Amino acid sequence: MPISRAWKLCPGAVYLPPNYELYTKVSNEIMCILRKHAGKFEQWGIDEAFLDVTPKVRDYAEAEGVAQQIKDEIYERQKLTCSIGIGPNKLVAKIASDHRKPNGLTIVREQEVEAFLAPLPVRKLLWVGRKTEQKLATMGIKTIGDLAHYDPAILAEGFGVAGTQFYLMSHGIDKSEVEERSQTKSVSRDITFEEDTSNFEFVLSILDELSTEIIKDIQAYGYYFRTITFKVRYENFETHTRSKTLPVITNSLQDLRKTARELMQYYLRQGRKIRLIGLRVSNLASVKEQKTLF
DNA sequence: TCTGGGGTCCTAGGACCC
DNA sequence: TCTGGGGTCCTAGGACCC
Repeated sequence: MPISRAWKLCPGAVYLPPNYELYTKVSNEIMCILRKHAGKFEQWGIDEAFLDVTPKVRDYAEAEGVAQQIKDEIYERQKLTCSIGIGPNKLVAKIASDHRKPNGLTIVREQEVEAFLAPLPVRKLLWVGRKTEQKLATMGIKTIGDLAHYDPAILAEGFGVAGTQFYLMSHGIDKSEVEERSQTKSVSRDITFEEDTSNFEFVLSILDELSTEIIKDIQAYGYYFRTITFKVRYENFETHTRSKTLPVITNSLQDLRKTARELMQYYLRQGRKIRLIGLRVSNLASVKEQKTLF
């Protein structure tokens, strides 16, 4: 629920600001616990992860034991509960983990997969978001079972490579590996103004702040960047981006500010009210790589 | 109900090179 | 002046994840 709506419904509630530093710290501590129990480990956002426990257990019963151990350890150390799903692949495990919340533990064995998936809405599948759900609905496909009985050729026609993927997923097939996320690909900051604004002096000062924050992160990680992307969202939610790739890598605040201002310049003429601006740097290189790139 | 902020990946078109 | 085919990089937009 957007905070604006909550405020209208319940003005007397206590509203606390988020504390991402704390969340990140706790997240890191929990990820360390998880990592110990995995063969291969893949963090998925701030509060989820995939663990390949194949090398550690002989069967599903032993996997359940590991899951229980993990839950106990997280509760002991952080006083937090979590939900775990166990399955033959990432797709099934993820859907299983969402199945019972909070504090759930769901096991889906190979032979149970299709029956488990069939009645669920397609939206539960990984990579099926709002848009895809709508498009599938126009084709009469609502549940994963519907999808499993559909002609894969027509799915491939309508959705390209993803269509084939959807069909395979509907049968519980997912060959993707649990893999360590290698390097960060981009660093960004977005800000939505409290009120839509066309005061460009103000927007410019915020842009400079975003630049400063990004550079702080970039330098802390020891990264360099080449590409800078500016994003604007107008009051009607129309969103545009403009990017520029520099000829050489950099980590300097001046470079970022200057380029960000140039990119924003393009949107200033139009005199429209702005709801959000964002800034992103990508095409990252770390300190070690940097020497070879020069 | 008008919708926050940090990310990743994919696609399509165009520039440029050989 | 018009024209091939293969490849890479850049840009803009969109869908998806948490």
